[in-house]
Amino acid sequence: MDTKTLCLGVLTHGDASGYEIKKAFEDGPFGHIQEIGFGSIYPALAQLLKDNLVTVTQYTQEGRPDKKVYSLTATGRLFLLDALDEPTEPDKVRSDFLFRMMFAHLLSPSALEAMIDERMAVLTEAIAGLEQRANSGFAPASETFIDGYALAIYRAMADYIEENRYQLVSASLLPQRAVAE
Amino acid sequence: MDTKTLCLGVLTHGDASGYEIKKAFEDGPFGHIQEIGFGSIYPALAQLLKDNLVTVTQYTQEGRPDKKVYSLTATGRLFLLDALDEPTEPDKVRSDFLFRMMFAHLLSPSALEAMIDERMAVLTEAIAGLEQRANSGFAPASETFIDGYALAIYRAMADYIEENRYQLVSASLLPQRAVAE
DNA sequence: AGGTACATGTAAGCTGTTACATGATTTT
DNA sequence: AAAATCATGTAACAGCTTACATGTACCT
Repeated sequence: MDTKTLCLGVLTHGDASGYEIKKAFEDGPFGHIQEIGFGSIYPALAQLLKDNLVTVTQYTQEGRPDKKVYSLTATGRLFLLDALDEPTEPDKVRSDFLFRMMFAHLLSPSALEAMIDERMAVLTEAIAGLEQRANSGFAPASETFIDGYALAIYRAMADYIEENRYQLVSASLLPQRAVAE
Repeated sequence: MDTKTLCLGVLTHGDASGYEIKKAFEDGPFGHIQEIGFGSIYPALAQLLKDNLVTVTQYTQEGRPDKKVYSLTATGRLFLLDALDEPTEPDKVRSDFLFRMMFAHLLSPSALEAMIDERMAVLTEAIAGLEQRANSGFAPASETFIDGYALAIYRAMADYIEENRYQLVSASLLPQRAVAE
């Protein structure tokens, strides 16, 4: 999924500015799909406009820069539908955390513990946020589904780490073996 | 983690060629960390060699191109240790599948079912592979930990999808609402 | 007084992906 | 006979990230 398609997707949920699209990829259920920055969004939106897949309305604001609100066109909606019809690419993950865990035996126990604690804190916070959102108000089925999916994964991660961290920590207690090999 | 550090990491597990490093990111526990291709590995290895972080030994083979086997240098090992000491970046995910689920209401029920079935098949296969590996032979603690982590996540995904897919399918049965809005 | 939120955009640089180039051996 | 495995590398291209550029308003 390139940035253009991602923007089109957010716009099916209602008109939005570039700034608001960015927020959608931080807070809401789009946040679990992938990250994007302004440096990708603004050029993508300009391209979509040129291709007539979106239209724009500019709002003048007091004490703030103008706001450009984009709307899907009929062509844009069809373009998205076509993109959705293409074969689904496998999920891609990039885990700096797992990479570090791969080298538990090269790390000091305290450094390792700190990394794991930090990860647990992040997970616990994410879980709390999702639980709160689940219990507050109604959302479309797709959003509920995706939040629930993310919650299930975060819980599985946290539970697994909590139950198995001792394995890594005991491996880290014997760093001389790794060096000797 | 850039490709250079990733390669250095694999080399702590033993000397390897570019081809073998690629395999490590396909099959073994490195496969859960991230993907890399030859187009990234070979230039990275050349750079590491220039920086004296690895050394190379060339083996002539019959009926095959020469094999270049790389080894970590002491400097290379220190470089990796320093990289491991830097702040851990948050995991990055890119899920084409979740993006599609976000638009369940724009999809036909049959297309949606097909996507979910395909995803379940991938997950089931991955789970079977990991279960088999878990029951065969001994591996270092870090590898067992990471395979177990991946297994826990895949199971959580599969269970969640199986239990909640009806939510999405019923949303997809009413596509006229989405169009009307 | 400083940080965060609002708001858009450009340009350079870095990274990574894809395609190309080559070729023997083994498995299906 | 075709496909996969082994094996390395380059070049072009596409994409994304980071830094730069600008400025108000609100909250602490």
